[in-house]
Amino acid sequence: MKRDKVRLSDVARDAGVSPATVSRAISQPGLLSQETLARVRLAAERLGYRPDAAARALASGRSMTIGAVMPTLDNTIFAKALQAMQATLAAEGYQLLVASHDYNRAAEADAVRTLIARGIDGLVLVGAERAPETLALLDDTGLPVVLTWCPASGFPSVVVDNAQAGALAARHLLDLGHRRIGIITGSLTFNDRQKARLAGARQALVSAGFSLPPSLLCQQPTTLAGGRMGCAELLALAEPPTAVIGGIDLIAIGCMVEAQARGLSVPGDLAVAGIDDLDMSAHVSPSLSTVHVPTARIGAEAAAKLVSILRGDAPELSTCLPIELVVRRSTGPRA
Amino acid sequence: MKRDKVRLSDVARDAGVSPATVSRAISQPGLLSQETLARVRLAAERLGYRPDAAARALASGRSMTIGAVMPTLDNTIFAKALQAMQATLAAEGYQLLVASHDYNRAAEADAVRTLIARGIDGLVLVGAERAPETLALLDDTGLPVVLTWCPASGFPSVVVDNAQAGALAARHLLDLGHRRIGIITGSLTFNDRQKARLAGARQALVSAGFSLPPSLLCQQPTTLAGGRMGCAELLALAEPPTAVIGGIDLIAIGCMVEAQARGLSVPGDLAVAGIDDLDMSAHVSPSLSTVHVPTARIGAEAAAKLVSILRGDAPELSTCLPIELVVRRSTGPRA
DNA sequence: ATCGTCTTTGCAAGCGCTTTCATGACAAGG
DNA sequence: CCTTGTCATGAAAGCGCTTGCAAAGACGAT
Repeated sequence: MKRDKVRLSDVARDAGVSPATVSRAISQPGLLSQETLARVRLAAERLGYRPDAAARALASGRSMTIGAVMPTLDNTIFAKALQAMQATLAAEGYQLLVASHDYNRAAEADAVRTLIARGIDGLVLVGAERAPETLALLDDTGLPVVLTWCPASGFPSVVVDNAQAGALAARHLLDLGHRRIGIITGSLTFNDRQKARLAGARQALVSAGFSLPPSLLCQQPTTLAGGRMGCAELLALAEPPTAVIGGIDLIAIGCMVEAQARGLSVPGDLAVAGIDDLDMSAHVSPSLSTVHVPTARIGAEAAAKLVSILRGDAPELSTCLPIELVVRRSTGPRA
Repeated sequence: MKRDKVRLSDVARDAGVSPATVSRAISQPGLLSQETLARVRLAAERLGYRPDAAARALASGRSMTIGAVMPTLDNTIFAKALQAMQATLAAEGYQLLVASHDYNRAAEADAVRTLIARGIDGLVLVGAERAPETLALLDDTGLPVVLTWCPASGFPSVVVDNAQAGALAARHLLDLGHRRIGIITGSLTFNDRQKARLAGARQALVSAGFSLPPSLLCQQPTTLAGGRMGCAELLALAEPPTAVIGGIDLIAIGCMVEAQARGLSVPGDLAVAGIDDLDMSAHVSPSLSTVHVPTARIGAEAAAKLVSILRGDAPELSTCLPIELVVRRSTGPRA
């Protein structure tokens, strides 16, 4: 029952106006008289007219499509950010084209190239680290870009202070009297968020007159399993930590699971803190103390900033969203 | 440093050939002589030529873009399926345009409309349930569609037998001697996967000569918190179940968390089984018995099927992927 | 030498829409 | 009554690429 394609000119003929007028009815209805507008709309409706995006893009030079390249979709924080972006963009008539690179610089470069070839009007990227090739490509095309999570000079960005997040978690544990604090960081490969969090936590320890001995730091995949392995590693030490910071909540939760599976009590025998504040973090047992990161808001504001740039406004270059320590039950004073 | 746009004709001039030849060099290199091809490629390379997707789409009638409308991105099973689709499509030169509807029929209809307007060549949808409006639109445009997770007559699909999944979980618990089996299903709203799983589980109980009293069935959000609430509800019964099936793993895990938080042992006091087999399910404590669903494969095969339809092949209409009970530590014999 | 068959390349007509510029109508200002 | 300006609309030139068709060689076979 596939009707023949209805074109702009068909609508024009049916409404008794020129194609130009129909085009205006769609994109700049304000320019037309009420009467004409109504007539055109009626005709379009009746014929079931659906504009051809490719033709519009070609003729206008704008595709009304925004690209987003995330490290992975399989992480609720990026999924949430994406949903928020989507919603914000949709309200402005933009579509979101999503790609992911699985923490691989070259894959990111590839994704960016592909998206650009697809004809996007703007791009959202995560983090500041970038292959030089990607930078060159962006520079070359002059494509509007907004960075998220971590700022980089020269790019508009919507970020949080990841170092501060690490510091908040560390100080919280220090305040509770912990002195041997272990850190399970997510893989640092092409992940400046984890790097910054680690650096912030370490700095907080140093500032307080302590340190982070290499044995108390371990690097694991950013998964629950990673958290368990990291925990096992730390607990196997001659002098295990009394508290652990997970580079992301999922790791922290894995750490709790492992500790509990070994018969330790959390926070009694081991205090555990995370960073991110996933939905599930409030619902694990014990509930996870963590640093809240406004994930969805990052997405929404990044999208908004991009749209505003595309509109020709000059929004402030970098927006830094507030983060906040959320104390729950997984942390307590040193035994 | 934004160079002027390089067009096909610029490359043609530089290489001393006609635009048609350059076009062929890109899309049908086999038609050209080695020598010409090399010359064109060199010129394209030197000038930094990047084809304009909109123009290609307009001229060729194909956008090389596939749409996918998922219930949500914030669920690892859909994220995985999407990643797999992406990978498969990328290998064939297609891009993936993603949208989500948050379990809302109207939002799905909207997403489909938007994607179609954007000019996709094919569409992947989840589940069989659909607003009539969406069906009409698909019929009207004649767009190739592949369904996932649940089949519907008239559409190619890549699915699993969700009823069987529910039945496998139920039979497993029956085999262990459980008789009072509770079910925490995810919301059934616009979610035929959950409906089928529930129906399958119920059917298995009935076939075995038992039943599912209304009090032992509860419906909760498909989150960890939902699992906890459902568990609390079931445990508050005068005669609580000795085993529980979670409609998805996340619910089952939440159920375990709640049971353990109340001092019950799993599986000693309460056996818990899920359906999906998330990565994390093997790593919670105790590890979750569940029904493995090949999520990524669903995505990959759906993409492959769509591509094959677009190529003009006629692949078999419906592919049903095997599922399998995975027995771990969260289930055991009735106390 | 002639003809047919490939292979390789060019010509030119669009694909469906946007947008600049021009036009005509009409109201207000001098 | 003529000028000037404003508003609504139309004419037409593309946007950058693909592709059906045709032409031009190259090469064997006759």
